[in-house]
Amino acid sequence: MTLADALQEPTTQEKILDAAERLFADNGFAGTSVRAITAEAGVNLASAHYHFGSKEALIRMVLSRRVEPITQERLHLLEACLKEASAGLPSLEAIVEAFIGPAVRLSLDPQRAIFMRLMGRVHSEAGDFMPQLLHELFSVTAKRFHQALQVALPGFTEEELFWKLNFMVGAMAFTLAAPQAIEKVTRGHCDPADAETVLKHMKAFVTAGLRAEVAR
Amino acid sequence: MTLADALQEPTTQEKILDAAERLFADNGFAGTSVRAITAEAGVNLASAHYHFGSKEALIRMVLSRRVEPITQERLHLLEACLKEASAGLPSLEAIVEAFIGPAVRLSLDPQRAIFMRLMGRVHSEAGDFMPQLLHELFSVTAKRFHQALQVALPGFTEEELFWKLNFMVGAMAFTLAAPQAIEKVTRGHCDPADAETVLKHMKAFVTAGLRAEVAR
DNA sequence: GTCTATAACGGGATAGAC
DNA sequence: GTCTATCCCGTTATAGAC
Repeated sequence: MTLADALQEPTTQEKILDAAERLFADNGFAGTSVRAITAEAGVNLASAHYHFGSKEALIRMVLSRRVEPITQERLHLLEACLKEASAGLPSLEAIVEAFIGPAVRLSLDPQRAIFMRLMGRVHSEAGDFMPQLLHELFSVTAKRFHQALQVALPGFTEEELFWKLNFMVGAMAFTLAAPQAIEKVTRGHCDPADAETVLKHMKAFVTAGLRAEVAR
Repeated sequence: MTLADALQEPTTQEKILDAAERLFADNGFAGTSVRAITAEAGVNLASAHYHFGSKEALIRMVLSRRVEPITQERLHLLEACLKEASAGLPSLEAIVEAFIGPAVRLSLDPQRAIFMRLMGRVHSEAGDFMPQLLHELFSVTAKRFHQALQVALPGFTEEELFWKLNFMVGAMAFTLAAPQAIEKVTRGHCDPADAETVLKHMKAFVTAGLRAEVAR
């Protein structure tokens, strides 16, 4: 991208994607109409169909645009901490950081904070009308981190590690999905916009849960 | 309810509530139309509006019908384990069991298993068009369990315990919301319909997370 | 209480002029 | 690429016969 590009008005596609991201995060996928998106973006209704073809294709674009960089960052961090510990066991803290950090830290950029909410929603809602989309977006990530946990936590069965991974994702997704609810319920005791504090508490909880012995 | 009642055809209201529960669990609230509900229930479209007045009122009924018994059971179990430990500290395991058990165990009854999925969805989706409904349904439960954690886990601040409670709810809600995704991702390694096994893993993870020290 | 019929509206998608 | 206009369908909700 040239400097001139960076200073230009966003393209129609970008305006639509940004507006869709905001509205999907606020109202869900089924709860957001293409008309509302184009109105929010200040563009014509027909342009959304011209550029994306259908609402479903638009949803896929909105998600993959942001998920793919997160996936790359997660896998890169994971590989780094596995390589660093080539001799002994990799640090569980580093694995957790590699998974949770890239997603939660997006909230530092207020523009990207919108997508943080959407990330949580994806995990809980996208299964509705696109069961396979979730799989496409996250199956590689899930597989790699499951393998990493097998290395870092020897002595647990595959099943045990699947459950642990699942609970980690749940704790993260729920927190990302409804920051306003957290602020309300805790009456201001917790600030979900403070990414480093969120990470501190989440990592403490999750690493302990991952290490927990399971009755057999 | 008399024996005769139990053997009778369900009433129109019950048929609508049961169908709505199934479809809401599968497709979400915004993704489910009243027409689809009445078709599934085998009743007339207008009867839903006659009996419930509006879609929103129907949603409230579907949720409160099942959440209230769960809330009662949770609070009853919580009170029991606080009373039992009136001398020393209450058992953290018992508090976790009181929170998670009533929700997860519903899956033993296959009819109620539908609602288990809906429970997960409530936590992640109901905030959309009814921000206050979540509060009405769960604020008392959240408050009581937060208080119980303050007793059982002295040494943690209010904020720390709010985060821990939040992660516990997230791990549970995510697991309840998408059992079919769990089965798919783990390629059969995990069976989300086996409530006791789910509980075993979830309790191990959550109790360890609750006890985890947090950096300050 | 239950039905048919329909109002009133918003949804996704598209044709066709520019 | 962008607009207007429109098709066609599904939506919530209600009116009114039975």
